[in-house]
Amino acid sequence: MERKLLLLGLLRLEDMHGYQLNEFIDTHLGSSVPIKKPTAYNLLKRMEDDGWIIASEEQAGNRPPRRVYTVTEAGEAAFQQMLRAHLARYTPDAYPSVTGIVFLDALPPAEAVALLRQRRAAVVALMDELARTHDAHPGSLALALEHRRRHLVTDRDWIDDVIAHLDQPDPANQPEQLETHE
Amino acid sequence: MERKLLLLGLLRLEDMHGYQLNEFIDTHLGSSVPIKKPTAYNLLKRMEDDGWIIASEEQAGNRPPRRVYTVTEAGEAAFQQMLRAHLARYTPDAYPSVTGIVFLDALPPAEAVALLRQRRAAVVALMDELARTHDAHPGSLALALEHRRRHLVTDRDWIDDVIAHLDQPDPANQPEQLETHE
DNA sequence: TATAACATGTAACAAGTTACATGATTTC
DNA sequence: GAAATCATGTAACTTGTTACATGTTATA
Repeated sequence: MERKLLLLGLLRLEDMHGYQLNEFIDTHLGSSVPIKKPTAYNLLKRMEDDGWIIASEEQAGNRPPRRVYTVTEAGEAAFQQMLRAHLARYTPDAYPSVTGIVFLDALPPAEAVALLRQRRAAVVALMDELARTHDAHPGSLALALEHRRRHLVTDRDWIDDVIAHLDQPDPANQPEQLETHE
Repeated sequence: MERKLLLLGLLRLEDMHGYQLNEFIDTHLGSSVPIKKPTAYNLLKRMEDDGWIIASEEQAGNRPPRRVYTVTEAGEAAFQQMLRAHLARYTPDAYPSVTGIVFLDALPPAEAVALLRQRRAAVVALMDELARTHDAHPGSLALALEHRRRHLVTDRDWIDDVIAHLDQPDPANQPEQLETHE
């Protein structure tokens, strides 16, 4: 359960309320680790029920009071355990974006190339966004961003290779022959 | 909806029944595009309701009859439309495995390295599995497998870099300084 | 004074998974 | 004769999202 780990870990670094957490994730992690607001609020409530965190309410004016969360000892233990479990195993990382590729040969090459160029633009846009976000980051956050960057590069290069391949008008070149060049 | 696209696309290549489809995906796609059996059966039923595919029942002995599906014209149209939409845009590809990395500095370096080595072994195991699967593939399936292979390589190399970094006993080297070497 | 930002949530829905159910046929 | 494979499904559960609800305070 990555999102619990993330929220717990961030709260461990600094006590925060829900809104603040959402802000932090939006600005520092951007699209890398997506958590929607209601999800975060919901997880916080459930972790509070589990005794992993406790809230202290802070009233500011007449707004809804901020629920500032602090990690408890039980929460710290849970964090340590989840972190280890999470680091050691490798969840195969689903690539939803790859499905369409399987049927690339169902399209005329010219159109396939045009679509892939659109996709490439989207990848590059994400890379740019990442580059812009790349300032000071707490903890090992920069490691995660670098990880993401490398995968974006991998995707971009791969798209380029596929496009290059499709652009060759020689029909003897099956798409299967794309070079592996490790 | 990647799974619908996948099932439709496979049925377009060859009429199949649910069990057969599940087999095919298991053997040819392995862990790359995970669809569980009940999910596949469920999607097939719903696509039948939508008129994208039609089933013809084949009785063999006294077993439950095989429901062999064929793509209809409406299904073909849906496939073409979904394929284009899918190829053109780039879904950010969530990396659940990266969350733990953010808090890598919460662990003693030696333990972090040990855990990362376990993770590395899991990545390499997947690469081996992929290499074994790498025989004849219909359509552009090989492209998808190559895509996956490259991402596994990226992950393996990245883990190696992080390990190398943690192994340096010099405390002046913050994890943030991991080289980008593009 | 209207809009954005602050701050929390609820309720309905969507997508998939796990575990369970059922029974026939083939293989060891 | 036991175990694996064939073949289909249902039901409960988990996880997360979208859309909605509510009201306050700062900013343009």
